[in-house]
Amino acid sequence: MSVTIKEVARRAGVSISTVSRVMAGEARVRPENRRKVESIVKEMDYSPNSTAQSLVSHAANAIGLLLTEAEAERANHPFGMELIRGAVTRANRSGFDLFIGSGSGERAGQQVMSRLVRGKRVDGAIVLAGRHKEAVIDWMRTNGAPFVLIGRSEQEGVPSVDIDNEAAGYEAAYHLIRLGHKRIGFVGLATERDAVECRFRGYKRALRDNGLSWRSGWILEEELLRDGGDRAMAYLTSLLQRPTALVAADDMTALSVIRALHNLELRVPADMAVVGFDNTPLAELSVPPLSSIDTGAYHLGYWAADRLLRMLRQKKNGAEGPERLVVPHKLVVRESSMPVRGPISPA
Amino acid sequence: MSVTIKEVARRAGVSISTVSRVMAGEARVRPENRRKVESIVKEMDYSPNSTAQSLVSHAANAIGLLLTEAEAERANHPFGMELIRGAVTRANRSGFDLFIGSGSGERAGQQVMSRLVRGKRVDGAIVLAGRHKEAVIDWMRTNGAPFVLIGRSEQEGVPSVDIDNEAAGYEAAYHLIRLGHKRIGFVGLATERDAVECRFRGYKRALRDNGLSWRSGWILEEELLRDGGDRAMAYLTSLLQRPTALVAADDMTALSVIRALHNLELRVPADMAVVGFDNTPLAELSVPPLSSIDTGAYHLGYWAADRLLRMLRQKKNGAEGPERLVVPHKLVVRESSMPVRGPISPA
DNA sequence: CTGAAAGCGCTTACAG
DNA sequence: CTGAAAGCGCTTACAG
Repeated sequence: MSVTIKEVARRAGVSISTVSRVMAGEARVRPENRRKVESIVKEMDYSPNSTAQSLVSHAANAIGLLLTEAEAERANHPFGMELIRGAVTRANRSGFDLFIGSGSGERAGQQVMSRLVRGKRVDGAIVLAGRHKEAVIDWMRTNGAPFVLIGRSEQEGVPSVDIDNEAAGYEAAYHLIRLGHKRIGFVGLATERDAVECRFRGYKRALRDNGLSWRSGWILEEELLRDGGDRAMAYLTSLLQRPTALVAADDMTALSVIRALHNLELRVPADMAVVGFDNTPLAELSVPPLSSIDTGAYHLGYWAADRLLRMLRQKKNGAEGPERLVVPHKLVVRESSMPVRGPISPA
Repeated sequence: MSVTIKEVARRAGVSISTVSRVMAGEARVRPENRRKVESIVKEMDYSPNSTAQSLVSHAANAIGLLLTEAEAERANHPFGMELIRGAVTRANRSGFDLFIGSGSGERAGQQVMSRLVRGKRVDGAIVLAGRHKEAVIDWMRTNGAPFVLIGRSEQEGVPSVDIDNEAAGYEAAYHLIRLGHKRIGFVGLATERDAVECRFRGYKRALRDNGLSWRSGWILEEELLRDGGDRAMAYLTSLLQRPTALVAADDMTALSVIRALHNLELRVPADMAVVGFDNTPLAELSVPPLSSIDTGAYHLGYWAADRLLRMLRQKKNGAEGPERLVVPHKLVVRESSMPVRGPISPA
C-alpha cells in the first residue's frame, strides 16, 4: 500500500493531527514542525487519500456531467467535447474532478447518475438535457442533489445555463433579411430538441417583425434530411416560390444542405444563402465557409461548472441569483451568407 | 444527511453486517431477513456510500481518462468525443465510473492525474498521448498505477491500444496508387504527432513498394496549413510536376485542402484526389464527400477501458497478453478519391 | 501550538 | 446464518 498519514507522522515525530494540519495549510503549526512534516511529505511522496478525506468531510470534491443519450450520440460532437473541456477546466481550477456519465438509454443515464449522486461520489451535477422535460431532471430534483441544467426547463427554480436560442434564431434570420432576402426557410426542425424549437421560434418572429411570411413548404423536418437531404432539397428548390435563404438548425444540418445544394448544382450563397448554429470547427472548413451562430460550448460548460461550484460552496440547492444564466452568442458571418452581386431571387 | 446502513439495520431489526451482506448479494443470509432488508432498502431508498466502500475495500471502482492538452485542443474533437463515449460505456458496464482529466499545460495534466491516482480516486487510467515520449507516461510508470496507453510507446512493457497507423497510411496511399496515381503527396505532416508520423511512414512505404517516388515539394508540414492552406496549396499545385493525389494527415486537414483547392478552382477528385483519416462525421458531409480511413475512436476508447478493467481485475500493472492491442481500421471510399474518366495527370 | 480520541459509513474475518 | 468488533485513512472539536 501507499504512504499514509500515520507513517508520515511517525517519521516526522509528530501526531497525525499535525500532519493533517500542515496538509490543510492551517496557520497554527510551529514553523519547525511544519518544515519537518513538509520535508517528510516530500521525501515519502505522500499524497492524502481523497476517499478518506471525502468520507470524513462529507464532500466528494467532484462533480458529474451527465450527457443524455440523444445529446451524446448526435453527430454534434465537437460541441460536446468543447463543453466537457470547459467544465473540466473550471472544475479543476477549484480542485474538483469531473465524472462523465453518459446514459445509453433513458434509464441507464439515471442509474449512473444515481450511483454518482446517491453514492456521494459527486457533490452535484451538470445535466445536458436536450429536452426540457427530460425525466432525469425530475429525478435530480426529488433527489435533492444540487445540479445545474444546460438547456431550458419548464419547471421553476431549476438553475440553468444556456444561450438565448430564440434570440439566436432571430438574429440568424434577421441577418438574412438585412441581406435582402424575402423568402427564408428553416431546415432541420426537430420538435424534440428544445434548442432547435427555440431557434425556430426566433426565426418566425424575425420574419413576422419584418413583414415577411413563410410557407410550410419552406420548413423541413430533420427526418427529411436523414438520407443526406438530396431529395428534400430537390423538393424545396423546385417550389415555384422557392426560398433564397435558409436557416439551418445546426452546423451539421447546414453542411448537409450545402452538399445537397451542390449536388443540385446550385450555388451558395448566390442561389441560396445558408446560416447554421454552433460555429463548430467545420464551419470554416466548409465550401463555402459557413456563417454560423457561435453558441460557445466551452463557455456553457465552463459557466455551468462555475455555477454549480458556487452553489456547492453555499450549500444551496436552489438557484441563487438569476435562475437562468444566459451565455452570449454571436453571429459569425462567412461566405455562405455574403451579399451577392445582382438580384437575389432566382426563382 | 441521507440514509445510512445503520438506519436500515435498525429498521430491519438486523445488524449492519447483515444489511451489508444483502447489498453485496451474498448467499448466506436467511431468506426471511433478506426480504425484510430488501423491503426496507426500497422503502428508505437506501444507496450505499461509495466513498466508504472504496475506503474499506481499497478499490475506487473508477478509472480516469487523461487527455493531454494537445489532443484535447486539436480541432479533432469528434474523435475525442467518440473515444470518451466508448470508454464510458465500457466502464459503466462493469460498474465503474469515469473521470476526465484534461491538462492545460504539460504540468496540469500530471497534477490532475496525480490527484486522481495517488489520491486513490481511480484504480487506473487511460492515457491518450499524442507523442510516445509524453512525460506523463514515465510518471504513470514510476507511480505504479495501472494504465493503458492509447497510442504508441517507445518503452517496453507499456500496455497500449492503438490502430496500426502505418498500415493505415499504407492503405490510403495504395488505394490511390491502384487508382492509377503516380504522383502522390502527403499534407499535414506533424512530427510531434506520433500517429501522423506513422501514417507518413506507411505512405512512403506504399510508394516505394510500388516503384513510385516522391519529392519533398509534395510533402507539406502542418504549419503551412495553419492559415487555411490556400498559399500552401497554391504552391503545391503550381509545381511543374505536381501531385495528382494527396494523403492528408487527418480529416480536418483534408477538408482544409479541399477548400483550398476549391478556391484555386481545382476539382476534387478530377484534378486532385484526396484521402483523409479518422472518418469523422464531417467526411460524408464534405463536398465532395471525403474518402477516409476509419480509425474507430469509439472502439479505441472501448477496448482501452476493457483492457484496463481486465488488468485491474487481475491486479496486474503490466501487460498481459500482447503488449499492444491493435484495433482494426478500414478505408471508407467516397467521392474525393473516386476514379475519374479520362487521363488522370493534368500537369 | 499539539495530541488523544471520536467518528465518517462501510466490509470482513472471527466467534458464535 | 448472524452480530460485535476492528479497521480503512482521514478531519476536527476538545482539552491541554
